[in-house]
Amino acid sequence: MYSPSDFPPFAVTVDLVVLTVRGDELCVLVVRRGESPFLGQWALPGGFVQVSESVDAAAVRELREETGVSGLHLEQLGTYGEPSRDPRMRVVSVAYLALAAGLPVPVAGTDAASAAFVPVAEVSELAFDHSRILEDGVERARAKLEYTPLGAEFCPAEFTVAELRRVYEIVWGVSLDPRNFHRKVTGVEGLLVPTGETTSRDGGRPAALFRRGTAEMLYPPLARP
Amino acid sequence: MYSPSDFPPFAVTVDLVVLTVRGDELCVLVVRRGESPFLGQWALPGGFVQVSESVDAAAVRELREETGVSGLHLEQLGTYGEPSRDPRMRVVSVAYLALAAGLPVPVAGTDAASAAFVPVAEVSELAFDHSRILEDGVERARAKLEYTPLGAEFCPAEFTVAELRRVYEIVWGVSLDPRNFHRKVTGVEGLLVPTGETTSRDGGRPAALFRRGTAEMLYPPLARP
DNA sequence: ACAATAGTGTCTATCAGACATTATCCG
DNA sequence: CGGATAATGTCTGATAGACACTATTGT
Repeated sequence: MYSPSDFPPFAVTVDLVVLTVRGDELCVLVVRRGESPFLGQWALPGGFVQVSESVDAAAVRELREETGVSGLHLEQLGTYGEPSRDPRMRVVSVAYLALAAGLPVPVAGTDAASAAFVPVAEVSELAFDHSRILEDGVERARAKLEYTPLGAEFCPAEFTVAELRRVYEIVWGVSLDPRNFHRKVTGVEGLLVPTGETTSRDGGRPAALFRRGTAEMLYPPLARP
Repeated sequence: MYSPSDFPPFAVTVDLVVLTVRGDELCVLVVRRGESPFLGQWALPGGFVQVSESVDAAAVRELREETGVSGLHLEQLGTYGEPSRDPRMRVVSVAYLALAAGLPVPVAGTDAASAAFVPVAEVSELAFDHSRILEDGVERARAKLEYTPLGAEFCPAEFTVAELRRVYEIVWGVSLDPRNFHRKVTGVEGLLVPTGETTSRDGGRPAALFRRGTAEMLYPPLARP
């Protein structure tokens, strides 16, 4: 144990599933690969973990490098370690899920020829096993909306109940009753903090603005129909 | 990218949180370390991933080597990658959760001086960051009992409703109403398959025996009180 | 005034928890 | 028979979904 010859050499990378709601669609950040393998193909952003940093820290760093944003919600999604997932060498990748609102148009980084937010529904084949990772990320996001306040991560700092409802409808792909949604979401302790302000940016009667509360979990959860 | 000098050398290991219900307690499989570091201290079973096998396959292999059992439920728990987690070198560990019923008394493997099932409540400090991994594993198991049929994994192939209820009570650390539990659990589609047999091993009126059904998810979930 | 959206209220079927009763074994 | 546990039934307060109504803006 622990002598260099005793363990096989691995590379460890992080891959990011950065989701956002743009227009009426759930979108994911993808980059066009500037190097082999899969040159020119779309892939999830990511990169190698450095020796001195933790895997979690590598995810934070890569997210900042790819989006220029920090402070987003970031959680581990899973680890993908099939020997054949990278044709060149043995790479184990730890995938992370990030939820974002109103990100600036992504800038191409050093490793990627270009970057873009693409609707999840229109994403075709990604490089490596990234299609699988994306599937897992989307399913995780859908599940987490039920029992965590993560839906608010897709909203600007101040948002209306209707905007939050749109997020749920888009991510879940269903339509929700505005009245029942309003009742449930305002009934959960610690989810929404009223700012006292209103906005009429959506037309009609002005809607109250809220900020995210401090709740980490939703009791009761918002059931997916 | 992809030349050996470009990426730092990592070792990748798997660690196993093997839970079982013995007597009236939730127990975890731990091994006493036969090598440095943490020589002589309790740790979770695990080992290095081989070059030719997937990370998931390594977990299955280690589980078989440590318990002599295969076919158990096994799921990825998370990946632990702090640079300081192993004092000797950079090790990234992928943790797995396994749930078992009626395992034979564990046999010491090649890497471990001894192995034992220890009540989770009595586990003190484990080697590396294994205490943290164990915490995460127990919490995952508790959460999964709510919406998956995993409770049955702690039971023998044929079991009574009362035995399943004991599992929930022990893992959750609460007491449940036998009547309501019976009503709920028999009402979930695909959870229990009656064998037609009965047993009186618990005394009193004989109880119907059930086998696990094919359901992957519980609708509705069994709420933790 | 009218269109559009926000917010509140009501009704009802269903469900979860509390608890009583009957059933079937063993000694 | 009495003790013990299984299985089913009843009651009640809470909840989720369906839907009606009122409120407040812009044009």
